[in-house]
Amino acid sequence: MARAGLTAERLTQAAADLADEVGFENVTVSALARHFGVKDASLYSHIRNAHDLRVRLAVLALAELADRVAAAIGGRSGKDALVAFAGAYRAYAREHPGRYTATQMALDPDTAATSAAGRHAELTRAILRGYDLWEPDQTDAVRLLHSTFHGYVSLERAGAFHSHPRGVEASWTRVLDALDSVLRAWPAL
Amino acid sequence: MARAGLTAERLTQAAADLADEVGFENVTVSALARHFGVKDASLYSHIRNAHDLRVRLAVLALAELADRVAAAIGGRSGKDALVAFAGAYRAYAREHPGRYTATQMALDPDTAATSAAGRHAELTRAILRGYDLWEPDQTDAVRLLHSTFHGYVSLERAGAFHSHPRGVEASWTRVLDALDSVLRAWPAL
DNA sequence: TGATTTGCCTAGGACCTCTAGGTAAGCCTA
DNA sequence: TAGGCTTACCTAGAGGTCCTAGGCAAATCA
Repeated sequence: MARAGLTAERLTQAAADLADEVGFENVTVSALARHFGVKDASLYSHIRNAHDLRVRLAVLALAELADRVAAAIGGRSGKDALVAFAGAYRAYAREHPGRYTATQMALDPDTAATSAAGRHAELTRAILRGYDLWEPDQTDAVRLLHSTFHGYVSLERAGAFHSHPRGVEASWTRVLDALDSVLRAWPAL
Repeated sequence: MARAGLTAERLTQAAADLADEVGFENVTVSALARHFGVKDASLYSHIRNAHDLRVRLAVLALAELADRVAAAIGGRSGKDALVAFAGAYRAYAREHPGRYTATQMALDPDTAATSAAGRHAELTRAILRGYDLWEPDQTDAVRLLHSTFHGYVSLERAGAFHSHPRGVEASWTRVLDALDSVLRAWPAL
């Protein structure tokens, strides 16, 4: 019998692809084992349990998302950076629905600290360099931006915007305009 | 043998309470059957399957949430209405974590249309009566508000704001100030 | 009171999770 | 290259969830 050459990394990668195909909630140890042509029990020497697998997937997705966003921001600042960030964030969610769902997993504080979850706040903060904001306003603004991006993408995916004919794309542009406006006006709030 | 007197409504109610106790993802047909002291097979004369149960739970939660929000808005308008809406929304999510998670379920368009999902957009629109907004700006603003509320609550629950000492409550107040400001400035955007 | 409906039952198959313990492939050293 | 070690994958099996088919008895109605 030839070995399949499994490692935790390969399993996590395959789990991520599987999540995008069949949905995050359908990422099971059995399905993953089938994909590699091995018995499900074989996976338990690489991952602790099903939850562990999903956490690894979440950490992978968070890192990928942070990379994409970082690349999109590049040297931009101000509204350019805002639009680039938001676009990259939303594009990732669209291209990788399963991975994006994974990023919403509640991670225990330890894992969250180690993972790229912290980089997101940092990257969001980078947007604000183009605006005249200082603590604690910066943190409040970061939370507003993060909330709005996540909320919009999340509701869009849930189909919450289908009830109205107004284009989702057009609203998105206007929402970014609004956010830019509020960031510029923030000092005077 | 005395009968348990099950109905789809009682099952849905109990499922909602169960969701708040043990988390939405742990609402299973078996657990619900155990709660009523019956066999799990007995539930299938009242609900079609596990997914159907969760959909009913989602519809229940959406209706409850809409009621709470509607009551909170009352006769208010403008920023008063905004703050009341947001407060009621967030309070519901805190008091009923399982139910709130259920509201995030992807419902098929048919169910969504029948359920209270549509009332939310309506209620959000009611906030805007105090601001000088007309279509299509109204729809864009509704989407911004809904996204931000949902995103904030969702990230707060996921612990995404724990990494920074700035109080979640203080940021929330500022975020509402920012939204009020952007709604007032919208016509000039 | 007998007939019908309906609520809950048993039985059982399919799938997923996870543990314990075994075998053999691949690597290291002598 | 033969021995031994590590480790990748195995079988077996227990326990849980989902769901269907078919049966019996309680409640309801004629």
